[in-house]
Amino acid sequence: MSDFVPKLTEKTYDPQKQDLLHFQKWQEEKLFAFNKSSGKTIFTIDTPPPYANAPWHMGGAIHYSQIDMIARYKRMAGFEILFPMCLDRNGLPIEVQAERKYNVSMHDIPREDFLNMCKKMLDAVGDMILGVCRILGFSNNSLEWDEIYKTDEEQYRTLTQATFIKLFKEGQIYEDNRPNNYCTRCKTTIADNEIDYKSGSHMLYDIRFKVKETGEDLIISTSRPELIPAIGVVIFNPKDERYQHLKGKTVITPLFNDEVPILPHHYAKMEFGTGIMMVCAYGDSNDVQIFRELHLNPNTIIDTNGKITDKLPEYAGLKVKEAKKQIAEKLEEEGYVAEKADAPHNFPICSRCKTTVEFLAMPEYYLKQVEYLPKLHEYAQEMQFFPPFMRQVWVDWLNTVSIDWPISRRRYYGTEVPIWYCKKCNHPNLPEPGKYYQPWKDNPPFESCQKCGNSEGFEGDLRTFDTWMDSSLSEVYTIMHPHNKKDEALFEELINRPYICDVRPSAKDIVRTWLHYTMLRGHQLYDKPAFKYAWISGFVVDSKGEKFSKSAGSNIKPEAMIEKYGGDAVRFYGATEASHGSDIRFNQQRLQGISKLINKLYNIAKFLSRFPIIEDTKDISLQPADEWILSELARVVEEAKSGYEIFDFQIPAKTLRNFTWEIFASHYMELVKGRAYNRNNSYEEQEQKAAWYTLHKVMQELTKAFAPIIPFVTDFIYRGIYDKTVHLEKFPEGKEIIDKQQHLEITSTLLELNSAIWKYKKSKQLPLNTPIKQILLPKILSPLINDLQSMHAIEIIAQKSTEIEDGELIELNENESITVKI
RNA sequence: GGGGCAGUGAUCUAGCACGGCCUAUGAUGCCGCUCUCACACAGCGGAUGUCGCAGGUUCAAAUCCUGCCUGCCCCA
Repeated sequence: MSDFVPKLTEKTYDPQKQDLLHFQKWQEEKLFAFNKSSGKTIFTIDTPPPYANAPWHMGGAIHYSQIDMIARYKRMAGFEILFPMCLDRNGLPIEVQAERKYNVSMHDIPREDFLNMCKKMLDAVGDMILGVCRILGFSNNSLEWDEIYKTDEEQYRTLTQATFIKLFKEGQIYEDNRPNNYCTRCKTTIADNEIDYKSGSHMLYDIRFKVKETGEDLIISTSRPELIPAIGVVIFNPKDERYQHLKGKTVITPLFNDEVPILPHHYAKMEFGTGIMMVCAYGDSNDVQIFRELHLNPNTIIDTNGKITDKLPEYAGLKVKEAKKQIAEKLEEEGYVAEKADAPHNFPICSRCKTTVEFLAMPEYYLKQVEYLPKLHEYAQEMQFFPPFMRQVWVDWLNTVSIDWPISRRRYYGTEVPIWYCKKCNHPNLPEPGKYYQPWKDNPPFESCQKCGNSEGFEGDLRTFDTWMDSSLSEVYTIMHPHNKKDEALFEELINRPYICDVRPSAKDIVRTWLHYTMLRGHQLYDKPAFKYAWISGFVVDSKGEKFSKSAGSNIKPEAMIEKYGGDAVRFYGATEASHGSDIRFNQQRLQGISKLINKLYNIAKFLSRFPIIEDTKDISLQPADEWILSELARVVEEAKSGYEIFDFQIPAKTLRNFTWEIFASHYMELVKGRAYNRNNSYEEQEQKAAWYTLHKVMQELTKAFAPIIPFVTDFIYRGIYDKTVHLEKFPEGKEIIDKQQHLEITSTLLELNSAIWKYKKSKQLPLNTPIKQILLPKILSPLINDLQSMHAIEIIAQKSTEIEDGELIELNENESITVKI
């Protein structure tokens, strides 16, 4: 037993070679498959379906690897984990992407053809995303293409439609003809959160109006002269002394000679132009608001193609831009323009295609949300947020919600609105829930109208839903496992818990959409909060702190980083780099530095893998050094656990790294090498075995504690030494490592002593194995005397400093020093 | 314009909710030396910050208060 041949033989840990082998093993063994009969408590993770319009940048890779840490920790904490992988494949950005890729406009080609183009693109992108999931070692129940769920698959869309039909019948959904943000290029209504702002400039015209009652001229500044025929009211600020006499009077518009009321309204800014403003249907979102507030009838003159309607025969069919030009010219010719000038302006633009947004009234379906706000506020207080300050993000949003949610979109790649309208009475006929309906191409599933009984035929609704109508059901779909054939009994069991899913992981920017809408729908459908926990992360941004964007070219491919540094390194980097909730500035140099930890851990394992594994603790005699390191381990494991419990992975990452490198490797391992090898037989066998036992004990528990963060190298070590996977082990408990924590008080002195001796020898330019003739040690370290002696090659330990002739005094810290003689 | 979060050596980060033990934690990078029987993807040592700015409270402030500046996110 003197050879001590290590079980681990690779010189270094090579992620390129090992990671994929491991991943294949996990897949073959179906290590992470969901097993509803395990008897364990089920923990459900509502995986955010990655949006499959573009491959991941570093942000996606890091974000999802942290979600995987939640799953891995909870699995080791004793839960049965329902953790699907999925892809979000609905909505506008996908269409925009497909239009770009295939250089088509979706309105110009057959709908079916366009959908196929989208699917083709989605499959390619989805494959790339799944590829990254695999090389990052995600522990989803499956990462097989046919077993992950996609939000555009039949069962998913069936669910979306079924909930719509249910809510429609309950009166939660209504149709209304309200002005909405409308993108004339995408040809759809868009929600407020889909608008961006672009700064630019526009021409500001000072236009002469006439007051009907007094005949006086009134100058109004506007950038939209073409909207003069759509003016609903002219306003001035209530505090504006100049115009008090005009209150309730009427203004006559130039060219069109319409009569429009003049009213005071706080929105008019006194310092803008002349202080008089025209409010049109619709120039901007404020116009919308004022029309709504004053209950004015909008005279909309722009249609959904961004062209002037028949209401202005002279200009009908012209694009807005052209009409503006002609009207402005005519105003000038007839002397109505007092002045014109360029002025800076922020244009609302479609966040997807960057076209300027118009405000048009269109009939759309709305889902009630305003009346549920008080309940949602309650949920906001009950739900646990990690980190806690993220609660406020949602509460703030709840406080700004003032209208119901427009849910229908005039788009193609989405879940269809399942309605057929009777050709005779136009009544919306809804089918039975439970099937997937495509009214734009399917025959209606009924013969005659549900209302008038006529059978003259039906018009299918051509619209689709807002993507969030689908996404806000992911928590329900998650528990409809398996996704290709829902397990009714399992679903019943899970839906009857106090919340639909345990945890919703999400990035901070979609709290107001995804989290909000999901909570709303969870309440409407099942009368309960969708989640017990909301876990919200920051972003991964570039080195300048700006968002990664595909167009800016700042994006670094995760595949390249993983190939270079390994999946574990990327995961550990994500865990350790930022405190929970704040952004990570991606820095390759730091990733590189962190990757060294992986190899360090492997090397430690390789070293101790040469010693036999001691199963029976009866015939070993734990030495003070052993009890000390086990106590440190117990402390560190508990600290790591406290971080895992609040899903803050920076805490375990840092704690475990520090312990591994700075305490276990540098001090304990050096301390027991002599005893573990026992080359001179200066130790009892029981003492030697205690060292072996302790080395392996630390390695085992440390590997387990690290496993959720760095699954590849830990499993390589654990299988290599202990012949089984680490990932199905129970997360360590401090109490089980050592029942009473002992000798913790020696840690700082021990570290200082070792450091002082190394430094001293170094300063004398002596090798570290140079014998120390005599030394006087701090009293507190006396239990470690034997191990210290072999560690530092000490010949004689003195009892008093006076015993040492010509000794040198070395300071350990402010209060203590030692005497040494070489 | 409103709200949220933040601003600590070159980089990242701990500490800050209960002010003093902080003449500030740890890491990465950098510089120098060293192959000491797991590891040069290592070891040892070293340099670098007064905690965004300006005030205030206090015997005492990175930590409390006020104002300002900067960045990010969300909203208008």
